[in-house]
Amino acid sequence: MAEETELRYEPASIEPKWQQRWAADPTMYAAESADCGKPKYYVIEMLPYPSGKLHMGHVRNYSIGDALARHMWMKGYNVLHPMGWDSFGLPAENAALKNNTPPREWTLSNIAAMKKQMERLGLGYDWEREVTTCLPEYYRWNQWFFLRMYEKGLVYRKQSKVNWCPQCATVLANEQVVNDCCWRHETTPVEQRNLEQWFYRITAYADELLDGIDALEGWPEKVRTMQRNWIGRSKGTEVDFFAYNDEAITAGALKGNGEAEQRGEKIRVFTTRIDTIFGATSVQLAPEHPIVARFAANDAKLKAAVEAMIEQQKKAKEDGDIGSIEKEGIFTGHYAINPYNQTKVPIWIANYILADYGTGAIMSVPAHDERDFEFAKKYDLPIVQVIEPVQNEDTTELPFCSKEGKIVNSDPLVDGLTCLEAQKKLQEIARDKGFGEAKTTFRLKDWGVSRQRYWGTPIPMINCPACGLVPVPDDQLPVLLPEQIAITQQGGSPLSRVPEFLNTTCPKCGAAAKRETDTMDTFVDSSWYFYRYTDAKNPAQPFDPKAAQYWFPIDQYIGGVEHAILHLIYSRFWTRVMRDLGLIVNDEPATRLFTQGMVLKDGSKMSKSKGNVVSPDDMVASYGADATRMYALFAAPPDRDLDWQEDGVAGISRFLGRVYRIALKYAPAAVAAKGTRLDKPTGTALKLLRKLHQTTAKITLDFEGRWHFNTCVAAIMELVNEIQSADAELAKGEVPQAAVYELLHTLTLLLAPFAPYLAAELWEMLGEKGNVLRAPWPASNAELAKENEKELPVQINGKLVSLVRVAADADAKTIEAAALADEKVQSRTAGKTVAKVIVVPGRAVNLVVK
RNA sequence: GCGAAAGUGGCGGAAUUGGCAGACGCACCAGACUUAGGAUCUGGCGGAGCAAUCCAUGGGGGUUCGAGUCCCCCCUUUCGCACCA
Repeated sequence: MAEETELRYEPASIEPKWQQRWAADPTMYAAESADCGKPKYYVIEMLPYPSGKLHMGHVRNYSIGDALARHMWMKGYNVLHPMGWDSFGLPAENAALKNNTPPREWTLSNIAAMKKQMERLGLGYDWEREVTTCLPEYYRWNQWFFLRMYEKGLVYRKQSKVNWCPQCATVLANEQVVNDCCWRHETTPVEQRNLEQWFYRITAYADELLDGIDALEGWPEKVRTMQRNWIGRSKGTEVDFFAYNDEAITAGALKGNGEAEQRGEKIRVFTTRIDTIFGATSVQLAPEHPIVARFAANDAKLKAAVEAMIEQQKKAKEDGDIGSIEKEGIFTGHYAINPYNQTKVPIWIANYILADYGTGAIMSVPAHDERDFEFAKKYDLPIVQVIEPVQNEDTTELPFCSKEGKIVNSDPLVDGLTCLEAQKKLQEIARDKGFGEAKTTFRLKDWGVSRQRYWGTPIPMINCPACGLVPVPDDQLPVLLPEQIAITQQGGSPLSRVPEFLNTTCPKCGAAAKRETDTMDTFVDSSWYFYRYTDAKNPAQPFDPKAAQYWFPIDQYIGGVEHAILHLIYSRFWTRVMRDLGLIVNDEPATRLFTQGMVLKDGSKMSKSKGNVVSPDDMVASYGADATRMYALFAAPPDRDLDWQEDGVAGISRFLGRVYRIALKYAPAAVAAKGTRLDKPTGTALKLLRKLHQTTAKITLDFEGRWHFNTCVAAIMELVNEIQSADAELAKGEVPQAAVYELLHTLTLLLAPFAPYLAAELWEMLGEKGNVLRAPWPASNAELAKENEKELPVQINGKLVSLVRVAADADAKTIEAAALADEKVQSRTAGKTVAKVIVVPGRAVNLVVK
């Protein structure tokens, strides 16, 4: 009885003991200096928002990163593995409203709580480099970057329509609008408002951000595709049509190109298929196109129809089914002149034309565009074919949208040319005559960063009645966020209601002036935090360029795929800005990116409303941190979704208990054999050591690329099962102690990345004083790992019939002979002809029998 | 609609190059030790059949000596994009 109690694996006593010892050693997970002589390895997990509690997604994310970091430490790398807090943002203000707690206090106490959870989980972070984005030591550099970008023309201000979430009472970036609803309030439609906003000119880097994706070979293809789509580069041409009303044309007012320019009202269209312009049979305008309002000014009927269409578009956007609504159009009664041939075409307003893409106007070529074709059919507009498909084209039916063809029926200048040749030619003409130009359009918009919120980085600008907008001088940074302010639900920027903050003097002329009261989007904070880790306490610069140059790029970045566009595009943008400021030399922030799958419960995302949230604290309390972490790695490959099953965690806990008891039983005697070597193991010792070296090889290989930690854990279980099944021999002392020692020693090392607490405990049992993290990762002896005999499957006509035991390196002849000699094979082939024998040495034998 | 990933026992998953389908774990069943068991140990565990055997990786075809794996068609699920001119 007493003995049994003693043998019980109790993480609740083992783990806190080690946690305390580790806390006493701040160098435990500290990165070393650049001249330490080791190769560097920079691995981070995406920093969390300090909501107050870790969720299982965090646990999974950090278990993956921590296992990798630990493995790299053991491999002898100088590892940088830091953690921080993305700690500005709306929830702090909401909490302030709800509980009357100041945002700063609420945030900092959440951070303290979550840090405790991380420490309890045994995650190995270099806390000396902790970055907390809501502290002035950090956000002053957001302001500093803002000013540098302002100087370079990468920050500008414009009156613009912005996405407004009535729930958040603030502006959202395009990236924060999901299905035309707020990304935090998925059922709240986003409204449009006109406000003066600050923008980062990310489009200045649009080409580079897009082209750079090709080089990101260590990033998931999925993320690369999403970024390509998001940037959405489209190369085409803009040309001006000229609007007339019908009377002007019939009255002969139109005499030629020159006159058209004088008289017409310009309608600029964007097209990727300027080669089809002679097939344009109408011009289509978005209902919100500015010229539409002028057409409708004296036409009440048109005005009503347009307003209805705008309403319809808006609703479709909100419902997320813009893209599938029935095409509808309104004829304006006006006509436009094709600038190339002076052809008169009707101007329509159409519900499938978007005001905020391109110029909000298109030329409609029904013969060569699906949508235009559909529209023309419905409204009986002419369809003029101007491209003749090449011979081998599969379908020649209209609409013919491929570029594989020759221009016909157009103009002597382009007839007979290929589409691409014609495009080039027509662009030249437009440029020479001044009615158009080649143009590249992006879906990516400039990054609106103004937020009418309190808990964010104050924008370092001052509005002086005399001097206008004046940047805050560097020596007045940081512009501190006032701490004691009343958070209310009134609209507008909370800072505008804080006179001490609002009122200041102009840095230029000294007159009374007012501060900018908007704060920055929190995505600013996370765009460069990982650079700060390299020199987290620098009071004079965002970071020392030398430190960043040593550590960057990040070798492995790990996080959720939900950040594939927002955070990861902004980070790539910011990296380029910093490069152009001369702070860093890398173009991209991270060489490799890994996106882990979600943690589910009963097949669906954990959420309070579903009541299926599993708390990491409960798991750790019941089964320990090691079991919780190891289960997170064991239950599924890291890139796939994982369904959390508590019974599974219990299983891991039982497994760890088995390991613990084996060590308790056999370590004391084995320690005596420490340092001795077993030269030629035989029997059970050979069998166990062979399995040990196979396991080592498998796990080492997986860390190098595949990352199937679920099978790594399974392999360790197989090894332990094999040790367990040799229990009788071990108990009788039939296995040499040197072999037992090697088994336990290496097993401990293999466990170290996955179960750090138990590994530390076993390490101590084995008489080791130092930290297991500093012990070298075990090498697999290939000679020992190799099987000398193998059981090969014998098939007859592809069906498994028997197994034959042969030497592992047996040649084809030997294997064939063994297979033919096999009893089962003989009885199956009796009286039949063996037509063919296929031998794959080391793999299989197949007899073709007739 | 377009694109990507996935579909394997009761469940999570394994099979890295075309070569023993179901490793490992959970659940379940039986046994041992027990006053007791949410402890531990031993054994069993895809389906059908007493058995020899047969059937089985979403469905249907194909390539191959041999297919979960390669090719074609279809179905389902998840994700991304979606009138972007």
